[in-house]
Amino acid sequence: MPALRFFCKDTIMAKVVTRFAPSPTGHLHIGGARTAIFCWLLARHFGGDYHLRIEDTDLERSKQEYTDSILASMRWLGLDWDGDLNYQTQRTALYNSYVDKLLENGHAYWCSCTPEEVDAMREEARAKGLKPRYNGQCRTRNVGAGEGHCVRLKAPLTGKVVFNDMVKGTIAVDVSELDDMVIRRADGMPTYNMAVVVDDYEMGITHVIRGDDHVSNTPKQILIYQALGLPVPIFGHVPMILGPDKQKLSKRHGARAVIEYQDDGLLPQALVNYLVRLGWSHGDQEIFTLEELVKLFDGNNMNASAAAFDPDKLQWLNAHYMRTLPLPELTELLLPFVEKAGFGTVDKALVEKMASLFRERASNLKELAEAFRPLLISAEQLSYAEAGVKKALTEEGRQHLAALRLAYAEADFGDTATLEKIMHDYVEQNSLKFKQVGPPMRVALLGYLGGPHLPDVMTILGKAETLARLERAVNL
RNA sequence: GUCCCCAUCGUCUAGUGGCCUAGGACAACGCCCUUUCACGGCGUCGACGGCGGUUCAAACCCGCCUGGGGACGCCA
Repeated sequence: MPALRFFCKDTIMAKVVTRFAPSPTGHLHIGGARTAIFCWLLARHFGGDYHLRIEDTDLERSKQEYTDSILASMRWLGLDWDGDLNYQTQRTALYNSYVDKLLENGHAYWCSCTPEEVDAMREEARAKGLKPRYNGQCRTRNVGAGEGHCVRLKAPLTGKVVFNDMVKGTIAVDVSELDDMVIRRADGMPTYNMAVVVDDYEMGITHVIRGDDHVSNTPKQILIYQALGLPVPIFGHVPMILGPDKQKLSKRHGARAVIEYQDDGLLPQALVNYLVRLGWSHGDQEIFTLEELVKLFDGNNMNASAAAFDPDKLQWLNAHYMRTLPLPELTELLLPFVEKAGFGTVDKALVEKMASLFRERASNLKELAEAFRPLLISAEQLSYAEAGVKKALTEEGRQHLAALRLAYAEADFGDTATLEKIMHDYVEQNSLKFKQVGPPMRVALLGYLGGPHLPDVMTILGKAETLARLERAVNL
């Protein structure tokens, strides 16, 4: 495992500029989200800039709605970006001006070979057990521009391309592994690697943090930088995120887009915390606020190996944030979920009260809203858990409920202590154990065994509803 | 096929030659707390892929093997 320290504060001279460059062909996925978070953190840690570039050159699959969705996820995660958005489709002329420079300085040449001919060359090489590559036959032919002609980079014939990756350490590739790649297609459009190099240079990017799958593009891009005489940025290739089964993340693994987690009631700080911790560490610390992350994340301690996504740990983190978030803040986030659960518009103060009672019993907003159900429906609508009925609503249990109903009919529901005292007095006066009356009360009031402190439940329910539920349970 | 990358408990990880009879967290299990559930506390289970080498000493360095992943486009 490489352990290169690039980012001692005093070694950074120029301003750090990072970028995240998604293709708007889908929603923001957790892998991309993690990359974006790393880029953002590095920039923020060093007081630099974080840019967004939309790589929309795949006209077929790119859609505005995806760009919008990605931006929405970015905002939800709290990743603000600097400057304007850059759209690659709007910069074709710029890319080609750099291709022209390469043509002029002799680092590129026109090629008239057809794709079929190139395929044949590759096939031939492959048959000999060699790396499939273009044989460079137009290198010296000077074919010039023309119909069907593309432009290729005149790559060096010998030597190695070496770079120090922030996460993987030194990576060296022999140029014989690379071929004279096309940098401008016959239709005049630049190719991906060309566009990326030009963009990263033009945007002043100092640190390119991206997915693992780009390591093999890096030497190619470095060749372009060198041919152009441009400074090469620092690269950091973060490994991919695997499914819980260690297989590539796919549909069958469930949620993969951050928007899905949002809809499921996750808190953004939980997702960010989880994702950062997946592939980066700071000793044994598990919980980090955004501020802490900004302070701590200096580009070191990123893990070079792929990590499996663990939904359980995410839920645990989320549950942690659910119970530590200031109550009013949690309530605000909860409101839409309460509405989505079909309870209509519920008074905010009531939601807050219920949230305080149930927050440590739920691990996400959706679950929490759902936990309110027994309190928001009427006695007749309440459904009972079979196990609870069997265990608690026995003949004896019902007798206690009937007796307590009488006592509560006289009670003042404005005072929680009174409501509690009634139960205890009843237990004492009849020489009972609390567990003889507690469980029946729970099932009668909530429909299941478990839940918050009974007097609190009764307070929320109110007198009429409490009595109705006791009545119904007695006669069930 | 060729090249590149990766390899510590089930999972995320700590670990940069002696502090390691390998630490933390999630999960699982058990106990405690408790008016139930949950929270919390305590504990149990559980890993350095294999083989060689370097060294007084290796999870850490080197080599080979094995296993996994990625890349080899006029896709991005």
